[in-house]
Amino acid sequence: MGLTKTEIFSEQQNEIAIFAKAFAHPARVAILQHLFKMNSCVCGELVIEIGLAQPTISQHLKELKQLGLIKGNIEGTSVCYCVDRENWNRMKRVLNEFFDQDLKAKGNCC
Amino acid sequence: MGLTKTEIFSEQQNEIAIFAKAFAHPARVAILQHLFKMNSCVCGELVIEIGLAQPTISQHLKELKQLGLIKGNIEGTSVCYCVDRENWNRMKRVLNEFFDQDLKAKGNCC
DNA sequence: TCTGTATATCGTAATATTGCAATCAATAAA
DNA sequence: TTTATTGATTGCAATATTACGATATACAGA
Repeated sequence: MGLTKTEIFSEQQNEIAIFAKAFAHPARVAILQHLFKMNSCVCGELVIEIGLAQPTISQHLKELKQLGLIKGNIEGTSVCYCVDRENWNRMKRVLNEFFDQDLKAKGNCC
Repeated sequence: MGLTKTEIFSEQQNEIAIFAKAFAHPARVAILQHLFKMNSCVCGELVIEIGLAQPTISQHLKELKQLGLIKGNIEGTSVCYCVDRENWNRMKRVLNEFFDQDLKAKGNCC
């Protein structure tokens, strides 16, 4: 197996899982933190900053890009990556709604 | 490979990634939602509700338990699971701090 | 055009995750 | 004590993820 049965879950549940997967690796956490700090960043900087090989960073950037959390603009030979604020906010909204379930729920039994 | 290089990341970055991994599967999202809605739950209910085999649910519960997000109390032959509110709040604090980076960051270049 | 620089893609190896059948362990009921 | 019932554990198969060397691509400058 090793194959998630997405069909049996709601669209909302799958969306939460997909967003969470974006942060489920410390390299992607580090990349996003650096993009926010620097406000934009070329891939080469990230390779030095993070300490993984260039193809590995490129792969993580690709995943974040496919999710829509970052976007890349070509600047000569290099590519300027930055966070897509609109999608970042959408992600925050979706995940915070999930996190704030506890506010609606009653007290616990155990 | 296939092995995450946790050594090269900060403790905070690894913690964010580990928390995020908890929600990075729709079955665990569904389990947590059901635990909040029902306020507590025996494993058997989750098996019926979610539609995965009992060993699979048991495994997901184990992961959530190891992370500290849920706790289980034995009640006769069944086990009553519920969310650990204290750790849930700690998780919220850690992830929200990460999410709210955008508030401190300046505008984007692209 | 040729060369160097920056990033993406390919191919591959290793480990992790997901899922379930079979089985085990513990308890409650008969 | 025997028999269900419930959940945990084991073992295994299949897919996913992580990482990187080698290579391709795209562009700028000489």
